[in-house]
Amino acid sequence: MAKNLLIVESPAKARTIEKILGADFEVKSCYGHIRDLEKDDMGIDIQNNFAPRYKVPEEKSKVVKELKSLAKKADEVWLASDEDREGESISWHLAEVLGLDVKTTKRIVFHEITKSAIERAVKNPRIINMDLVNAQQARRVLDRIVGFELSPVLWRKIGMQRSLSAGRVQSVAVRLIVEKEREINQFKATSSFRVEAILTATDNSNKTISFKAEDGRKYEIEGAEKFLQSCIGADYTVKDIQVKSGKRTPAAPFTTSTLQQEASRKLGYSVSKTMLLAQKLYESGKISYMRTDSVSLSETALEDIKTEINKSFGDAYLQPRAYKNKNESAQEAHEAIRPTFIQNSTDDDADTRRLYELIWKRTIASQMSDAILEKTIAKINISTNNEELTASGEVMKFDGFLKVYSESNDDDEIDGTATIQESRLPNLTVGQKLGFEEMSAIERFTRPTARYTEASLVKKLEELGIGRPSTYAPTISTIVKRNYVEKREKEGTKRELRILKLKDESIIKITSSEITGAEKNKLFPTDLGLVVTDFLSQHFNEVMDYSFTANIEEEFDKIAEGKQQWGKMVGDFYKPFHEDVEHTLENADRAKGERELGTDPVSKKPIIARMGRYGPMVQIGAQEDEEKPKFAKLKPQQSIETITLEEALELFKLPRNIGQFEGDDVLVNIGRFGPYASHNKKFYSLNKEMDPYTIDLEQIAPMIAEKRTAKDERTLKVFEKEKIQILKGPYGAYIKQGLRNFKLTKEQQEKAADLTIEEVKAIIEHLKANPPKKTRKRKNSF
DNA sequence: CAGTGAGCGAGCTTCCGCTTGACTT
Repeated sequence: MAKNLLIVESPAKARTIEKILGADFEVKSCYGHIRDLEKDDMGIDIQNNFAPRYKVPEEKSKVVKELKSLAKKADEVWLASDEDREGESISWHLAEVLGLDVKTTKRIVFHEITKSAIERAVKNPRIINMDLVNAQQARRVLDRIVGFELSPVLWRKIGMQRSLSAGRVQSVAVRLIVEKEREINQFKATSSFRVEAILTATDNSNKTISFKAEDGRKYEIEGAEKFLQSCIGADYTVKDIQVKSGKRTPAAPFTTSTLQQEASRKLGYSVSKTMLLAQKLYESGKISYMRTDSVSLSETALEDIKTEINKSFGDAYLQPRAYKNKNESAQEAHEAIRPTFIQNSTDDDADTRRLYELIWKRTIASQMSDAILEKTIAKINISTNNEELTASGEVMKFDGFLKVYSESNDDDEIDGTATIQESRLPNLTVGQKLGFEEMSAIERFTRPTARYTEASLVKKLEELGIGRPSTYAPTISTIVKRNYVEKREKEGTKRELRILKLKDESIIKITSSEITGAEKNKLFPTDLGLVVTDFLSQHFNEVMDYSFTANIEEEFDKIAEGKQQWGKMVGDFYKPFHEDVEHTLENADRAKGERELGTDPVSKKPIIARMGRYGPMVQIGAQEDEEKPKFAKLKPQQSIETITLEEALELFKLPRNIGQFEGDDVLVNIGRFGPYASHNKKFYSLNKEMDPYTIDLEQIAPMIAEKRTAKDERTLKVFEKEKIQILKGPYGAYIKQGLRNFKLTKEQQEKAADLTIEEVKAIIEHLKANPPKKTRKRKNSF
């Protein structure tokens, strides 16, 4: 039996550390936090200086029980949770629950899982830092108060759906997406003309090479035409050549946030997919810990990388660098994300391997030399006016780190390549006369700011200091699950653009077109997200402020330094906040996001768009009118904010009677589950490509006939009076009563079609009395 | 499966941060 029990947070870490420490230590993991606030009454005694009431949650009881019995047997218990606010708190909870003396229990910390770091840690134990623990308690209690007081306000004042929620992190994340959308909606594109010429030069081997030159100015169409005119018949001569050298520097090793961004840009992975694959790599020992905000690498890792670079690329490519975190909110309890052994490659599935290779390349590149570039800028004289053109080329002199890796921009398309765009100019000399092919003035439009992707939202949140590496992916899941935000695509629209072209001494005008505003995998706010955000911003200004988290983090820091009482800090926040909550509950109207669109040309009544009980809708006339108002649901991609009067009128064209099939009317409408046709008291969902507003009988009749037979085949037996059916589904025959389904046993399935109503009723009664085990609700994981 | 658009007020929902397994349809 080992004399010492050492507890860490992660089981993968526990395995590694146990090997390092040997037989004197048994190393166990507590799997993160072991206690949390009770749910009843917020788990906080507000009158008593916000005293928290903690309990061990059900799912943690097993691990706590095991740790308790091991702790009892051990001579000494060592607490080795992460060195940050949450980690310190985990150690304190462990001490409390395991009955250890907080004042004497050995607390050790290390930032990297290496032999030297861990042995050093064991030689230098300290005790639990209660100031840091109190900072965590303040954080936890404040988050609980904000979440559990705001959410019920939404239930009362918005309603709509159950499980509306608000919180310090999620509500601000939604607000970012809402404001981005509004900025884009309000954006008006302007256009200007840019001139570019295609010129030619003859190189050493007497080959003619064409290249591009620009004048760098923006013109209105008249100005552009005038300029092109002034160039008719001109000679072009090289006036000046400048050669500048430049360099590129590699990016820092990955943190959680930068890994998510690069995997999104280069590999097209969602944030949750990246984390799932990274977890796999971590658990199999291939990479260091994947939830980190640190960019630093351990000494042993640096040595490893150095050797690898020397071996694979040579000494000229090596440039050891130490990276510093720019992010103030970083707590740096871990290393950057890096391969555990740089020599290793992986044999995982393709997706996992690509992520590993990305991490490998980024890590290696971070310790490699700068890339040296040479930029050539040629000024070109135009003989017929006083203007000049500029041609530039960029050539790589030494590739350095670019040999393995180059970081992508948010504007880059997904490709996964790691090169820079070289653009070569032919060899030019001052005074050289150049050939002329053509000159164009092309209309270019300004573009609105880009919508957030999952990864660029994470980047923004990190910049604002909101959320932590372990919560970025779950936060996105939450705001999508709450139906505040959706990840989707948007079709672009076609737009015309004008081109003036000077060729063969004359100017021609061409009209071309481009697709603009097309989006893929971007985050859009839903109408619910808009209404909730407006409501919260209006009534809870402070919490919704982008700097709220940063402000309270300063207070938490004061608590951690022992300069502030945590109960007082929470109290200072709570008093005005709770007054706002009370005031809002008492005075605020139900938020509907109402917007007037105009007047109905037929009834002359106003048309409004608003949030209804069942989602966004348009309405003709008011509730108080004698005649009942008319209602119609918005289409999935329409929004209260942007729907036009025309589009709204279009929505009232349903339901449509499109004629008779086999003697019965066919009605087309949009229902709870999308567009459908009804015929002879039966309902048929329309196929995706069928538009309920334009589809005619000829297109729909064959579908009805086909789906009708499919439905018949699926139905084994119908008890009309009892409203019970026996149906055949993908998992075999089952009973359907109203909205509820009842599973049959194998023997029952075999004679499903012959079951009598008595037998069926007995089965239902039996299943109601003995419901099958329900699958556990999945938590907010990936 | 395919209605509804308001108000009764039963009984329900909810936060952020740490961590990984164990579910069957």
